[in-house]
Amino acid sequence: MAQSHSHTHTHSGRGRHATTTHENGAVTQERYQKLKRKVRDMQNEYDKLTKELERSRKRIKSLKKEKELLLDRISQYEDSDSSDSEKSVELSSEATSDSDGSSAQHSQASSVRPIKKARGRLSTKKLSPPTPANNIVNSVPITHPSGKVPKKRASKRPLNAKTMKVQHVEQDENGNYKLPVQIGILTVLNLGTVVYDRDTFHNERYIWPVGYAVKRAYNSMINSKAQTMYVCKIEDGLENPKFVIEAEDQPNKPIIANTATGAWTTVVREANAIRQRDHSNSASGPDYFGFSQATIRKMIQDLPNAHKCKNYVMQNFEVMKNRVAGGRRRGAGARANGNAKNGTVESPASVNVQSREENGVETGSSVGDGDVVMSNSGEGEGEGEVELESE
DNA sequence: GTTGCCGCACTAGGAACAAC
DNA sequence: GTTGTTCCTAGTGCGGCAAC
Repeated sequence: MAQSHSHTHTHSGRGRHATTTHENGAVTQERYQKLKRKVRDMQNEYDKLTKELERSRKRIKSLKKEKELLLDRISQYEDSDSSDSEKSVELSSEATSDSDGSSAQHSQASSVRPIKKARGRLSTKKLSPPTPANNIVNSVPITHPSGKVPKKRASKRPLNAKTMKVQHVEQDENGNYKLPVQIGILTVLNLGTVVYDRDTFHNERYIWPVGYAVKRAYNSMINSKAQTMYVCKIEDGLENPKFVIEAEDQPNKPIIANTATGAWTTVVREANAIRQRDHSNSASGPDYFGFSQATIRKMIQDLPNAHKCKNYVMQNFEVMKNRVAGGRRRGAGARANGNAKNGTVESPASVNVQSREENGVETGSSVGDGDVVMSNSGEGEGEGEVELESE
């Protein structure tokens, strides 16, 4: 049946075939022209939209600047309300003289503190917006020796100005936190003991309790393709705290430094060196040690004698509802490999799991043994090294 | 129920600042 | 100039919500 049909078709259709081909050719040609036109139109539209986007971006930028300037002015006037008349004159004169809308206002007031050597931000990077909180020192515009206007970095935020949200951590009947506990990418193994009678064991921002210990994953210093677990500890160095980092794959080579940053910079430098990466080796010690984590700060602040640390500024914390926070699901190493931005690095699955657990869905039990975090992918004990899926 | 958008929380990396 | 600290930005995923 099919055979006869096809036969008939070929046979009878021969004469027509040429015309059909011809017509088909014309149709194809026509369609091709149509598509070509369409592509051209789309290209034009794309160009138009791109330009529009660019314009909008510029507009947003200028509006942002304008907003910052206005906020700045507002805070200056607010300040002037509470200051003496002399300052008011200073401020108003500044306000009137500041006509270029640049960042010239981000400078230090001689009346508040002596003007230090200008260290203007000269990069092309966006200047940090002045916030009402940091505007206390902004009043007299100064010009950078190079002729450029120095971009003044926002002064430190008041430590207790903001209530920080923290995740709920289970406590026992005595009010002690149940450890180990997963906080972010860190596992808190021990909170240690507050040393309140020595000033070097705390500052206004952080308390460094002796015995404090956390565990986290980071790039190995000896295996360029692996991550390993690092235990960060604080030990009593008598005069000052000693920050100790022990890599699980180098248990006999602890890194000891007088600061958290110093210790972590060593790790980052070595981890980068073995990967032959020459980008910055800077590391934020407090971040890596977990001191910038609000939950950990709260836990330390809740330790006995923490309130006796005279330089430490007590901070306000608020326990979050059981919201499963988002956040980066990638381990430190993924980012540190520099590929996170282009998405070529798969996060270690374990880190994802850890984060899910950490995020309030189930904190207490799942992290009960402290190893659970990095031991996903079915390797209960051997979580020391986490192979990256791609490098 | 699915999809898409938006806001939030969080992180690593790096820039800027401060102290020496 | 170096080292350490703090802050900012970009990137990411999830929950909430509305629209379909």
